[in-house]
Order: sequence, then structure tokens, then C-alpha cells
Amino acid sequence: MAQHTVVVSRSTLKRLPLYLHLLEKLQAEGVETISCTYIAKEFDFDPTQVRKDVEATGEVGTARIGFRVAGLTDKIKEFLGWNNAHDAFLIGAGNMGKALLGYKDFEKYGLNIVAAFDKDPKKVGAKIFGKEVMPLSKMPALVKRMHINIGIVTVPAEHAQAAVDALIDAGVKAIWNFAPAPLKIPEGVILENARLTQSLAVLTNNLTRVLKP
Amino acid sequence: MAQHTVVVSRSTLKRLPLYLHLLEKLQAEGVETISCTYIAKEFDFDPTQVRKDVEATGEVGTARIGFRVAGLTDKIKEFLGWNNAHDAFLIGAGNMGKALLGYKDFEKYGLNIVAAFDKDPKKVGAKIFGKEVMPLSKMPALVKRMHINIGIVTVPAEHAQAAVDALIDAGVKAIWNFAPAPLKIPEGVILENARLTQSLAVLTNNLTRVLKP
DNA sequence: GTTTTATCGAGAAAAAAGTATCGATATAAT
DNA sequence: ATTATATCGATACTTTTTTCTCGATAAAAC
Repeated sequence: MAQHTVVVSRSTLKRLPLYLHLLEKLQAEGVETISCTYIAKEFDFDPTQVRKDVEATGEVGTARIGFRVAGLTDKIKEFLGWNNAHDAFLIGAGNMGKALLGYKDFEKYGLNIVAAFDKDPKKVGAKIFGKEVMPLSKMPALVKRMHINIGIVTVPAEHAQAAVDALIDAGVKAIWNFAPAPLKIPEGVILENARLTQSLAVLTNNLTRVLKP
Repeated sequence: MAQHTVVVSRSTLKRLPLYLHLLEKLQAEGVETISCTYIAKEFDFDPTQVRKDVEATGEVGTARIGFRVAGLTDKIKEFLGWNNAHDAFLIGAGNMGKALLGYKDFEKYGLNIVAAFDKDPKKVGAKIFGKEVMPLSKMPALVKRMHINIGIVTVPAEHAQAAVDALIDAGVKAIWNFAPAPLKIPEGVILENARLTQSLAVLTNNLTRVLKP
């Protein structure tokens, strides 16, 4: 099958999961086809924008009908790499780490957190939502043996760079970072920041403006 | 004092917290002035972009020197509304809810989670990180009495719209949504989605492209 | 069977975001 | 004192992203 190695904008990539959620809801309701116009209305986007986003996945529609819900769902999942799970290690079994370990839906999004690591001996040995917490020293060997590609970083900001360095040294190809620290990574490694503070900044700025007399 | 009611792009708003983290690190190290060139290098951004972002906060620099670290810190905080705390209620005391309740740094970011609410009677009554979990039925009256402006939604997707409706009915002005559901809100209310799946989508898409032979 | 309508897909236009250029200026070096 | 340099701030330019327009097409309405 022809794979779609199209490079698209971050914005498009971030809209696709939204469409996917909607499509899965519709599929559960037995809806078979869907138009970009409909999707656009649901999110208050421009229909053309939705059409272009969908185009990136390689799915083609039919005039007057739209797209098959099942077909589009598959194409989006494939495009995002969510059709088969990537194994991941998590570093830092604090609150955020625990929350992620307990997030069952990740398997739907192509992510399988295999184990957690922490440098605090008090946290080591426990099981969090069925996943073992191991000492950080064991991480490198396990990354190599299990061919882990993704490292999730949920340590405090001051330890983030060290955690990332260790993960990359061990052979991890992508970092999902939750620490509020600017990280340096070598060429070829993927860094994605999931920083709540950025989202919060947008919220509080808007709110201050709205509340201002 | 002249307030800055400048409307800036989402992108700018999301970069400002990054600068702020860096500035606070520098301030702790005793650095007094900083140039946009330096900030840009740290994040691999364009210096002009940093200068424009900074301009939005209203801080002015001096040629050849740059900006005072302390002054810029204050201006960014003020611009983001992080200089005085907004009280917030959290709905949904699941894993993500707990993680947020335990996140101490929020006070630095102008957010004070006052209490949590859950419809599950088993969760009600407990204290999570010192914050009480109350029945959802008590929420509306408390929002009004305490003049709560922000509602944080960490319920499962299928209950998200109901939670949001209840919060807005009660008088909340801004919603910080963690549920993977498309939410409808009335004019004038602020909705900010903090969806991990969007960030994950960018990561897994990039990773599949990198791993592809 | 013809007309109407909703939709796609492609390309053009508009808007937004990011990048480069350049004069002005404040410090440091000579 | 003069020259060199780093930086700001304003403006111009470029690129990217979003939105608009329009012909083609498939179903529905008449």
C-alpha cells in the first residue's frame, strides 16, 4: 500500500486527533459518511481547512457525499502512527507521571507505557496501575533490550536535561517532555513538549483581558 | 499604570512562558540584563521573533544592553495574568485531576485550585493534597459565593459537556479542558483545551516518519 | 429527464506569522 | 576621542497558513 510520507504543519497534526474523536463517536452511532462541512461546523473551523487536513492523510472523498467514516478513521490513525502501538518508558513517577501511567486511552493513541523509572529509592519497587517502577540505573539496558523508541519525561525541571540525556544515550528516538525546562537534544531526535503552562498562559491572558474593565 | 491590552497571537502567548522560565533561572543566577539574541539562541528561535514577543508585553529595552531581567519577568507575568492568582475549581478527581491538584507550581502561574468536585460518592469527602473533594451538587453555589472564574475539567469525555454547562451556568468565565471532547460554549466564555493527544499526535507522526525506511 | 443542491478538489487570494534589513544608540575597545 | 560592536526598534519582505472562489460531480427533488 502506498504510504503517505507527506509532511504537514503542526496545526494540521493537532487538528487531526480532534476529527478522529468525532469520527469515533459517529462510528459508534452508526453514521457511515461525513462531510468536511459537518466536521468544520462541529469545531467552528473553515470547511476548506478541514478538507486540506483530510487531504494530507490520503483519504479521498466523493462529491455530494463526503468521506466514509470508517475509511477516514483508518487513514487518520495510520497517518498519526496510531494504528500500532509504540512502546515507551516514563521517567519520573511523581503526580504527573502517575496520571499518565493511569491513562488507559493511550493505547488508542498508539502509546504503550511499558514501565516507569525513578531515582528515588522510596518510589522504586512499587507498581502504579500495574506498571513497575524501577531504578533509573536499569533504564539504559532495558531501552536497548526492548528497543524502546519513546521516552516520557515527567521529572522536575532541574532534572529534565539529565533524564533526556540518559534516554537519548540509551537509544531513545523521541522525547515527550512535561518538564518546564528548555531542553537541548541532538540532531535526529524528536522532542515534543507537552507543557501545561503554555496552555494556561493562553487561558489566563485571555481571562485577564476579558475581566479588565 | 498603563495596562497592556494588546491582543497577540496564540504562538506568542505560548512562547512567553518559555522565556519566563529562562528569566527566572537567570535571575536566580544573578544575571541582571538579557538580550533577545541570547533568549533566541537558548530556544533556537529567531531573535526578531523574540523581540516582537517581548514588545507585546510593553517592556522596552536599551540598545547594546538588552532588557533588565527583573523588569521583563514582571512584564511577562503581568501580561499573562500571572502576577495575582485566579481561583479555580476542578471537576473530576480522577488521575489527571489528582495530578493537577498536586502540582505545586501552579501558584507561580497565577492559578490557585481551591477545591475539587466529583459525582462519584466514593471520591467525595477525601482530601487530595490538602484540597477537599466535594459533591458536584455543591459546585454552583460555591462558584457564586467565592466568585470563581476558572473551571478545570478533568472528567471523562462523555461527561465533559455536562460539566462545562454546569460550570458556565454557575458563572465561571473560563474553562480549562482536559477531556478529549469537542465542547460547545456560549459567546463570551473562554475555552482553552489542554489536550495531551494533540501533542502526542505530533510526536507519533514525526516518529513514524523518522522510523520509516 | 431536467434542475437543484451539497460536496469535493484545485487553485487563487488574503491574512497571519516569521525573518531579514537597516538606522539609531549605548557600551567597550583601541 | 575615535572606532568597532552588540543590540534595539521600526519597517520591509518572505513564507506559511487560512480562507475564498469556482468548476466538476453525485445524489435528491421536481
